Amino acid sequence: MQEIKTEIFLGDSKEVLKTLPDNSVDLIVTSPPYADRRKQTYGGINPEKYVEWFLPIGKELLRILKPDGTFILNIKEKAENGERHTYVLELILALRNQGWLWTEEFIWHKKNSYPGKWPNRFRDSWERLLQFNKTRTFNMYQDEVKVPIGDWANGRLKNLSETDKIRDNAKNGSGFGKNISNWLGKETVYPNNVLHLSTECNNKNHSAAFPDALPEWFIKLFTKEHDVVLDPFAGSGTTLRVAENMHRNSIGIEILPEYVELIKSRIKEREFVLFEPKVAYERVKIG
Amino acid sequence: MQEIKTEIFLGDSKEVLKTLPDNSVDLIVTSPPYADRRKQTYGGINPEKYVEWFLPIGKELLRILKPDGTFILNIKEKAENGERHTYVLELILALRNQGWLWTEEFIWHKKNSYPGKWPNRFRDSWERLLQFNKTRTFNMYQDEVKVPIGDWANGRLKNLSETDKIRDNAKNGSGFGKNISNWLGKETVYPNNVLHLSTECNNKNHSAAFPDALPEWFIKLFTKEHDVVLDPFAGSGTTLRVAENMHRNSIGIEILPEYVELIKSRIKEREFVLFEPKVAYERVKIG
DNA sequence: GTTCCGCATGAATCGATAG
DNA sequence: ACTATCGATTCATGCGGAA
Repeated sequence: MQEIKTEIFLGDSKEVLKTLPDNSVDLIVTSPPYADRRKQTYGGINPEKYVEWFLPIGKELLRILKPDGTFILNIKEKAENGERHTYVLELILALRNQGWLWTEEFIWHKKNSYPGKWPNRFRDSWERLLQFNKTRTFNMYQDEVKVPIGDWANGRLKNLSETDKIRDNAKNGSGFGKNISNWLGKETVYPNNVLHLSTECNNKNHSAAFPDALPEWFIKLFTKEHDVVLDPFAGSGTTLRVAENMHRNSIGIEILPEYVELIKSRIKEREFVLFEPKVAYERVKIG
Repeated sequence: MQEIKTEIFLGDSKEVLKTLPDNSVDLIVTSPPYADRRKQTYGGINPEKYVEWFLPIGKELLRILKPDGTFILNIKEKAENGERHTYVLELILALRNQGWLWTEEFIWHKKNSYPGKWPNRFRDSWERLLQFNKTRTFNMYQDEVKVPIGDWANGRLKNLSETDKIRDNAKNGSGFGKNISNWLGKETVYPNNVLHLSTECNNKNHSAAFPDALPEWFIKLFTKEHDVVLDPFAGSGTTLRVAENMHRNSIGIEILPEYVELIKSRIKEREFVLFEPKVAYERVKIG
């Protein structure tokens, strides 16, 4: 089995990215620090300056990504003074202007969202998962993320309706039943663009940027084994760890030394484990 | 009991709205024609011209809405040639520029989204429910939309039709008179900003833009009895019918004569029913 | 009255084909 | 080349008739 490499760089993404070669990454999955004018430390980017702050990074990512690669950006605008900020909308427009294609917007529905109560709004239970691409012909391995078919299929799908079978022949609609074999014994279907996942706190010290299942889903969907996954805001290293488990090479960049040390120690631990008997990689179904 | 009035105007919203008085409406809930959709009926609006087309209407809506009222806009951008269009993002920015506050974005998760398969994307299963306000001190009756705690409670709207059997048949529509005994003794919680519900598939003539539960939820949340609800793109009249059932006054505008006739005939039918013994209006909590 | 089951039909999107 | 139209693909639901 070929070796899998996990790299972690300490430093500012804007600078470190410049050292990476053109067209070398298959997938970028990241959750950058959200804008918040109050925090002046990590994560404290002024909302008004957010687009300006991100664009140099976007430019480097565009250079580094392979033409058939994908960039997934997890982000959600804060509410401030009773309004939703518009910097995410502006960021989308600006990235398009930079040459990115805004291919899709997935919704991450957080089942257990942050608690709280306000007179003018309910709890925010979703985040944007923006998909950007360099070209229109990117890799997408849809079969890798198929999900079990809904209960409605039990018994009902066994005998397809006659009208569905002739829907195409009679030209009275859209050709359901053109390829009946697709439906016989069907147990899985393709998912849609809404992801239901719970947030998880797998680290007592650091709140995870996102649950394992999130990068896992996109890594399955947009890469194959031995491809290269990049997270320019690695944080506690969720994306890198998941990528490694899935036999993808990965590169992380993180500005905080303590996170980098955490990730490095885990990589070492991992290399030690490599001498032990291999555990077969097991594909996990995500709801 | 005070009389409830339901009005429907035939004509172009941009013009008809001018005849309505300032600060007279408590809630606007509408689903305007999407760009390039419903070409057969509405002719379709060019995506490039969408913002330009909508802004004059937005201006009138801003004038007509009460200072403590709310405007809910149901919309979703289309995908074309491998990319999501940006006109909805631009519309949000333009409406803010016009004086609207972009207070919140709810997600409508459509469980039964349109089928189809493409090499570059999955099925689109969500739409935007954009909330705009005139001021930061709008009315919001959060207790009215509390849901019982449980597996389907988390921000999830129970499909009204599930309880059709228990529904009071004398009332045509939105699930009032529904048996809520199974809610007794259950603890209730506030919902969040993700709404789960299916589109209603009609086997019959007229399809509704959105299911009854959608306007119902917002009417409960943002109005009280005898308030005024406006739908400037009334279509088959879902919003008006639901508003009427909930004892709210309502105003609709629709450009297609056949829809206006349909709505008018239903209003007449309704007035006839008024002579029959009144059934007490029963507030129903919808999950 | 229930429950079961057949069936029509969607705010879709892309690629091929035709003008 | 560029635009309009058409064909192919696909899933979940409520309705209504049957058991």
